Amino acid sequence: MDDYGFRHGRDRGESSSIETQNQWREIQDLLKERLITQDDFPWKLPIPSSSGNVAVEEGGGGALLKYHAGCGSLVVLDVTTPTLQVVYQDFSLLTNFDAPYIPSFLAFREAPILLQLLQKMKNTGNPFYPQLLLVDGNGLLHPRGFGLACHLGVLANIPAIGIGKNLHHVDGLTESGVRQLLQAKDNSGEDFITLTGSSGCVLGAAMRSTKGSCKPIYVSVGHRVSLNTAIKIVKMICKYRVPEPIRQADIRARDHLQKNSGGNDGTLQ
DNA sequence: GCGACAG
DNA sequence: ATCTTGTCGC
Repeated sequence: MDDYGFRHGRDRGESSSIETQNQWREIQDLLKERLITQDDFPWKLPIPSSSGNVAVEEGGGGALLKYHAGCGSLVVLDVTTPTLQVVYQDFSLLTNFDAPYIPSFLAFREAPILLQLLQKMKNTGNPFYPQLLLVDGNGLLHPRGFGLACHLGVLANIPAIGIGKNLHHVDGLTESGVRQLLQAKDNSGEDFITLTGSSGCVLGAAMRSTKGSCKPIYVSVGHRVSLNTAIKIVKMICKYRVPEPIRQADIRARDHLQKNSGGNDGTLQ
């Protein structure tokens, strides 16, 4: 269990001090030095144009999330199967010790529990240990360019893609701006637009993952996967608006939480 | 000062 | 993110 050299800033009612946030910022900057934003993985992408064969070698994809201040979930899908079969799932019910959610510091609430779920697979030599993470949260699309997807990717050393279901207003990006750009590209064949901040940095892409959906999802680089590759992969695993690994992790976390609502220390007095 | 702020 | 009933549509 890896410490980050800080204590969760929750002693009393005071949730997070300026001190804590400064420490968190330092950690993000430090970990960012290990970030890789280009393709760097051993497996091969399918080539949709030349062959109808859609497979990632030995395929495994993962998704992670936390839900309702109570349940972290890790679900692995086999992307070599057309139906994207779930081949592994695990959950972790949280006690009351978790850090609060503070915008741009999501990783400090969610990463520890998710890394623990991954570590458990690794320790037991599980054959379904994921080759790629789809993370419920942004990667580079983040005020300091180091969101949850980067955080998890670097610390677990697994290629990672960040998925946001809502826009994090960063570097001048606005939803109305995104809408306009998407509409402008509406008939040009592509279903995504690249998001460039006011600073000129490419932060990610807004993408209509389903034909009918007008509300986009936000794809950004997590670790060891370029934005172009990330977009291709996400397109392959969207049965609905939310990419299937994340959707399954969400659904199954709800289910697990509901079935375990009575067995713990939820003592009502 | 005000609003905005992934999950 | 969560709390919530119905409702409209494929």
